[in-house]
Amino acid sequence: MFAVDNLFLQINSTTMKQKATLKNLSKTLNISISTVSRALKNHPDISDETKKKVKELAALMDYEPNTYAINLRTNKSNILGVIVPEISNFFYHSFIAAIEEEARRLNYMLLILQSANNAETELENLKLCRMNRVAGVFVALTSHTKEIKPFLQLEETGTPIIFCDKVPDFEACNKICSADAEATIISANAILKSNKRKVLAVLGNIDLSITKKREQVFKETLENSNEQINLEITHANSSEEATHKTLQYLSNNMQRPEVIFCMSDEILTGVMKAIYQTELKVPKDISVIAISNGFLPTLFSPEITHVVTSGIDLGKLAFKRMMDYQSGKTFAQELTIRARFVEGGSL
Amino acid sequence: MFAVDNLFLQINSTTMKQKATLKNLSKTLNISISTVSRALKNHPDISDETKKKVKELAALMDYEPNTYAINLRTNKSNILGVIVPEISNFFYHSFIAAIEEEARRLNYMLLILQSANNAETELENLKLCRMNRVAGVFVALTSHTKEIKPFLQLEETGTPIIFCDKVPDFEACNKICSADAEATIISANAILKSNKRKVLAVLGNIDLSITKKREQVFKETLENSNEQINLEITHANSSEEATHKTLQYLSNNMQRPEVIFCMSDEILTGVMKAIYQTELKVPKDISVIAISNGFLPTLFSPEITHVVTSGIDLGKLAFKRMMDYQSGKTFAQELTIRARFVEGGSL
DNA sequence: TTATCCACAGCAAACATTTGCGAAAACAAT
DNA sequence: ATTGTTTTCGCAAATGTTTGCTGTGGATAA
Repeated sequence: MFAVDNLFLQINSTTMKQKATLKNLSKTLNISISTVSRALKNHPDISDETKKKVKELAALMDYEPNTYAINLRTNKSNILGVIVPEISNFFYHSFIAAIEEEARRLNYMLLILQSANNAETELENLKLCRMNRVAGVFVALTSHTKEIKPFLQLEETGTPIIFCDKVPDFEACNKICSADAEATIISANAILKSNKRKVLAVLGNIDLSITKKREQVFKETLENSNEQINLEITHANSSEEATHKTLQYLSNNMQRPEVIFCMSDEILTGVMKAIYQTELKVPKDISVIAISNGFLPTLFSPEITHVVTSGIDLGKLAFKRMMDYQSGKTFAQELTIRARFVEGGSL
Repeated sequence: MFAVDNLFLQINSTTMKQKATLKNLSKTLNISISTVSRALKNHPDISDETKKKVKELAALMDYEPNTYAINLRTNKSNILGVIVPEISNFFYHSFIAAIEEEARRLNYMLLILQSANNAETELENLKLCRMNRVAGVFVALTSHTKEIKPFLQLEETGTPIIFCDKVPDFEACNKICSADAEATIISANAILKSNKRKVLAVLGNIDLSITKKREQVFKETLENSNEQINLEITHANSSEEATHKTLQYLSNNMQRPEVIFCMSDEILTGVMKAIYQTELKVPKDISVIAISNGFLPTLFSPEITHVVTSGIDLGKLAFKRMMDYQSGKTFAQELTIRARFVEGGSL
């Protein structure tokens, strides 16, 4: 055992330059590697005296465990994969932010990958996750993904897969979705309650299952009411297209809708541009309601009445499910986050 | 050497269950591990015949190299750290998306960490990067970061650090910034050219260096003109505060500004809400110009005239700098991305 | 024949860590 | 003195890869 100054001297002369590894620590202390390892993690086998010595030197030498060695040895990691169609998106960036926050609290890290809405890239991303032996992966599928076997295959080898937002249709797997149907029903009911009878629904890409689902539920809810509703439906693949399509409906004064339902934030931006261009006033001349992530509708004035399906809530729930999975609850489960009605002034 | 069917038989019986590692490949082929390793990477020492055999089996067994082992052995990784104050932010989410795109092309992966605008968390994030032996880190500092030594220390050990957007003031380090001064000058000049003389500048947190810089340059540019400008300046720490402050200026008809300069997207949203609430018309009653990431101003009608400092461009440039660094150009360098004027209808 | 060279492949160390097992010392109980 | 127990620590194998060095045949040249 060294006196402190001796220890310091020794370190300065021989050790300071070396990388701080267990081996080097053990060498300077004349102690075995395993003892150092155990001391550092407070293993009961090790005496307090030894622990103190080891920890002091470790601090002095800025020892930081080598993640790669640990992961190699233990064959797991604290890295979670996140595969999304794109980061820079109303919904996903808050989804990712939420997961990151939770992850940090529990000492996980995130490998974030965008698929550029491309099934092939998505598969590559999955491969990267596999190669990095991630502890689990969150995935929001692209709209073109047909084949989810590779995902399920990875799950079979013990890596939890949590499908989020855009999830496969039939398979028995873990899914976290926003309450699509609920959000749509709330929107439709709000319209019914407002007594507007000429309704325009602007929906997204017609090939997406989410579009189909919302369209169907929206239609049904209106039809099942006792009201005589005049419903027009149109589809747009982009914000610009939404503007264009909406303009067509607004330009004809005879059939101008009284209220517009926007399926998503992207659609909403397009629709609002169209409304601005026609100089119609919301809600005097025309009403608007949207399903949204919550932020965008607050930018307008009056704020747009909307139904929130929050990316943040989804991220949090997904992470919770992941942790449950990690602690053994591996059975397939489908969870949804509730939709919330937010009164703006636009209806 | 096996005939194909023999090979397949053997694999089915003994190998299929095993993990696909070099060792297992070598065992089933009765070949040394090193030969397998070299064959897989087309080392000239290995005969074509052997290579073929190895590659076929590797494909059959879904061999995927173990990243941890590789990283441990080579003591480096293809993971880049990205530390930002927050992901869910007008600027940073596109910044991150841009880096991710570039990274993917060059086979890097991203470890994304938010500091929650908290210097301590930022330090933890840096530590995580260190522990994971990242190949480099992009960092946008929090507004509270005083101490950048830890960053520079990491750089000394060979890990490139690229400061982005929010960068340290004086140190000799690699910085990628948007052309703040230029963007501000362009804005100021646009105002001068518009012949509006009563100007309100709504700026962000007064403690941020970016705020100080923009304020100073904005003032100077207006003062250095020959015009008689009536400039009011106010500061807001949030979108809500911007609304509040702006309303104060708008409510008094006597001193109501003719044009409002918004320093950022966040400020812009606040200002626009104030304008909506007062029912003033843009640009008839009041003009608006902003410095922005480019997306938000297009949501209004008329679109807001703005000067773009693009997160995407910044991300791309930062990544390029990182690659240059990796290939030897380690000297400190400060790069800026140009600002671009975008005509809306709001001025 | 002998020396030289080449193509091909294996040996073994190294990377940093974890962990089951065993062992030595100290101490207590019989 | 013998046996048993506890405390404390070290040995060595194992994780999957890379890579410098070595070795073996065979071909070519002297």
